[in-house]
Amino acid sequence: MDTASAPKALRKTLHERGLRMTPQRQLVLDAVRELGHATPEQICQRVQDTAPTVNITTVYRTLDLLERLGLVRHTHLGHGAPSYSVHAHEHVHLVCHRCGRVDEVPCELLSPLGGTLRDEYGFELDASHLALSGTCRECLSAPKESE
Amino acid sequence: MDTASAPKALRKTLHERGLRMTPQRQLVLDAVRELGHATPEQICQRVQDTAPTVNITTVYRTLDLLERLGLVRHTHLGHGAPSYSVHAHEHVHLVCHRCGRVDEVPCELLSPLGGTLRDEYGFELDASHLALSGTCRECLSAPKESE
DNA sequence: TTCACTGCAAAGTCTTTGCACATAT
DNA sequence: ATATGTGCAAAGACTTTGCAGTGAA
Repeated sequence: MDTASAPKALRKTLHERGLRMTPQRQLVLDAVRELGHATPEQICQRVQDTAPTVNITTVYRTLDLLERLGLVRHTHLGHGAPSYSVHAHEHVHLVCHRCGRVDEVPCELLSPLGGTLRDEYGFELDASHLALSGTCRECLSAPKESE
Repeated sequence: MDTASAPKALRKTLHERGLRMTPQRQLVLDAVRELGHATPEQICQRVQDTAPTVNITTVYRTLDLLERLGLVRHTHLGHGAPSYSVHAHEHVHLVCHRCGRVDEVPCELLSPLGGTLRDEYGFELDASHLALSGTCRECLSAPKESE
């Protein structure tokens, strides 16, 4: 149903730019799709479930490539590694800085803000790159556990 | 005019918790205030203008401490190092992913969004921790320079 | 005097680079 | 056949940790 998920789609996109289709590239893209949003390390582990010899270097390089091709995107959710997700699935991340949980909400929530920023500051907001930090429902209702 | 900027304020805050006042701590806090938002490395260089022997390790430790004391905050603006700023100065960062420029806008812009997130998702948005990514006015009007 | 704090060096993450071999076309 | 892509190892950027000596109270 989704052309982008057909195996041949990636091959085509690559060939249009004189690039080569490899198992590693398909596996990395599949892993990103399956994991929703994940760090390079998590993606690498997922890929290694199928192909244990794939190196994390290749994962980094492939993620860069897929991002340049517009197939995936990354966001910096917090301290550590960035999180990659498929580009087609537009969403905004809600990151709880208490428990680390990540939720997703539709981008449309940002439309009013995007309009204001464009009109008043000339800034074109890219909602799909966005992480909003705060406290999630569970942590708000839970007693503050420590420091 | 601002009690927090009086030298004695930091000493008091520290003493209340059994911590000690040191020149390094005052210098780091001053540097964060002066620089607005800056990476640990930039803060370290600023401190070293005055006290060249201060080590970057101390800067990292002091920034952690000041953050725990609620005096500074950090945000992840992009790939590299985080950016620290004084907590009192609440603002939202607009990060241009084309040229890397960082602007600040008042947090109140996020009030409507914050209300929606709270009402519909139970998520308490922390606006002061926030970086919005997009394209700035200059880059929008400039011709796309390369790839 | 005492214990928090600092500087230095070393180790720890996360990511990139260089290079020879493998492989898609 | 050929040049892109990969794996491995080493280096790079950013940050943390261990420890002995320094200095605030």
